Amino acid sequence: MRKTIKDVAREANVSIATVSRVINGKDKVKEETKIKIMNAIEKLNFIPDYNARTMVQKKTKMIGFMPPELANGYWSELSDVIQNDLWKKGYALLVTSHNMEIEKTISILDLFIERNVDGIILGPLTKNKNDKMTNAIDRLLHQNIPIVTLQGSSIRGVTSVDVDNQGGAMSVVQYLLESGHKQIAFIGTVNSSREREFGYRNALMINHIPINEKSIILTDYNGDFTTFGYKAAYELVESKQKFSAIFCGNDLIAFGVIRALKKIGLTVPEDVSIVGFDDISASSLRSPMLTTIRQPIKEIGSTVVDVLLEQMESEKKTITKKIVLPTELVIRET
Amino acid sequence: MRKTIKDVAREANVSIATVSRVINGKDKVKEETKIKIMNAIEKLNFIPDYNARTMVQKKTKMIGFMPPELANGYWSELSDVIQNDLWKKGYALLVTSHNMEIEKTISILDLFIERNVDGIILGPLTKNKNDKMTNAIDRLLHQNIPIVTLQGSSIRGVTSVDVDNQGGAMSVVQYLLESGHKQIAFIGTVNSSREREFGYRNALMINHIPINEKSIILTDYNGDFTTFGYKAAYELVESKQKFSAIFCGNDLIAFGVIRALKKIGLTVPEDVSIVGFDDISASSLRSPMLTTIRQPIKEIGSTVVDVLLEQMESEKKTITKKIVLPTELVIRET
DNA sequence: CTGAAAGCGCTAACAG
DNA sequence: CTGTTAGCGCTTTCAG
Repeated sequence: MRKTIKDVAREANVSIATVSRVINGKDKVKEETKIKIMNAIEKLNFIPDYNARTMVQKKTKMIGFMPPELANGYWSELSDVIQNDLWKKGYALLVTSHNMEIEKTISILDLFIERNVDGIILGPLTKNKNDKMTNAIDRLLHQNIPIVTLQGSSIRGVTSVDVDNQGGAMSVVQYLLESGHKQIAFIGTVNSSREREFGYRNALMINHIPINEKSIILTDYNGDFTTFGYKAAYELVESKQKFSAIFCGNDLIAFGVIRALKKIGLTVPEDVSIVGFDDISASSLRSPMLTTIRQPIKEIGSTVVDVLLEQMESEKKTITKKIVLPTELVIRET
Repeated sequence: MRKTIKDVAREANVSIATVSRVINGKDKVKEETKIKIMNAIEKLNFIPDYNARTMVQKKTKMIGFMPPELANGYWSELSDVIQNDLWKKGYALLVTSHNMEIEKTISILDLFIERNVDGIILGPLTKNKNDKMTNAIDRLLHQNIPIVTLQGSSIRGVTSVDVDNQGGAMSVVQYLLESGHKQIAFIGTVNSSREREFGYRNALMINHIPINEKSIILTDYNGDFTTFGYKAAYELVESKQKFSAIFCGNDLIAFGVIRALKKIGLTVPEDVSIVGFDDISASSLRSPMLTTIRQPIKEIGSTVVDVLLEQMESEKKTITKKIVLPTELVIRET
């Protein structure tokens, strides 16, 4: 069915080696035979088999990418950036999200090895690593494929790229304090936004403001953040805690909080100020436009790609780096 | 570096054929030798090279997916569904978005051939196909790889899956009419939402309502829909057209329209009703929650996958189908 | 049940 | 400049 280099060689009356030469444009080939071959290629609609080439060259020009999910502003935007940057460098992307399923995560990791990817970009892993997972990671490390992790899915000895969650959180609190807020609540998650919680605590501490543990609501759930935010806001209000501002661990939580507040009869930002984290596109698309911490997604993506390629080039001594990108407070309506 | 079947064979004192047998679990192997081999595999952290297998088996178990972009609710959600469904069936996904660039589109199409994917899922292509593009498509068709297209990126002879854009649009207009609206404007795009415009026109026609061409604003632009919506709403108001409802070609446009209206001093839905199309997640995340037409993304994804696999199985006679999925009017606040 | 050997499509020396 | 040939890692007859 598929045409091979052999078919082309026969058609053009040359050897397969010569065909290979013109395909790759490396060695010199007489102009005349070159044209003959090009014509044959055209005629047969021939396109070389990359996998076959791979067998001898040991480079698949494929990168494996495992985000936790795709159907979410942050990860899809990041995927787009990564995919584009990688494409420009001549790499194709094998994308599979693990959806927080441990079995799937393991299979994906093995998939990347099976498929011989040249490099791997890993999103955060599920927290509860069991033995099988540890083994899978070991297996991966053994192959010694360059890896870069995102968002603190820290695997020992692997380079990571992340934003300054703690610093960003501190700047939020600092800003709220300077805006005159005395009681600032925090609604976040134990998993991804833990460092944001730390930043919240640190900022209060630095400003000598006592931390009211009752105005901190956390979840270890990882699914529907908006619903969590909604419930948490209710909880906060019903527990009679005083607060004039709520710092939310991410934008989706903030949306839920805003909706709950509205239902309760509190207006944003008149009665309560809300600040999120991430600046996903929905935050500025609708009103009130959310005040939030912007993650420099483009930069994160490019950095990941750069670091990975760099690591792939240097081949051996991969120094384990931890790269932290700055965030930016985007003050909008809430 | 990488361990091969040979290493395992040596370690276990058997031939590579036998190793291959236990890897694939097809032929019978004596329990004893099987265990020997399994141990060797474990010890060496061996994982078979899928590409090598591919060479002989002619099946890569890889599917190529080319959405126009990833950083957008609709496509990222769809990607997630497709990726998951395919994963369950044992396929990996090669994802590359073309970002409406014609050169990139061509390269991606060729990439899919080079990489020997078993099947292809295509999102809408750019409208302005030049000769090179036509050639690329021809080349693709020649390889006779099963293909399914999404959202009317119709290539002659290729099965497509789409939602009932026209029907959905008609139901919107019908609903607005029944709600008492007399003047309904339309703001949409020439590309993807053309059929929605047709639906809009048809519905008015059926109800014997004259169409005011001045209250139809279209763009052939494909980038920032929200900004387009914003500008279009201004244009509409400034042109002094009368309208009490605006049907927008997609949700992003609707967001822009709502923002503009707010700026102008018109309230939604009191002064003007707004209806979108797509029901991307941002539509229900923020208030006012948009009234819109829901695209059954999960179903679209599953259908595409099913149809593609079915086509891959039946191998030869691929009957060209056009599958149209129903939409659903979701009445919310606007 | 197991081994030897051919070959998948292509690249990369090595000779001419 | 061009042809011959030896693999790449694996599966699959074909013999034992």
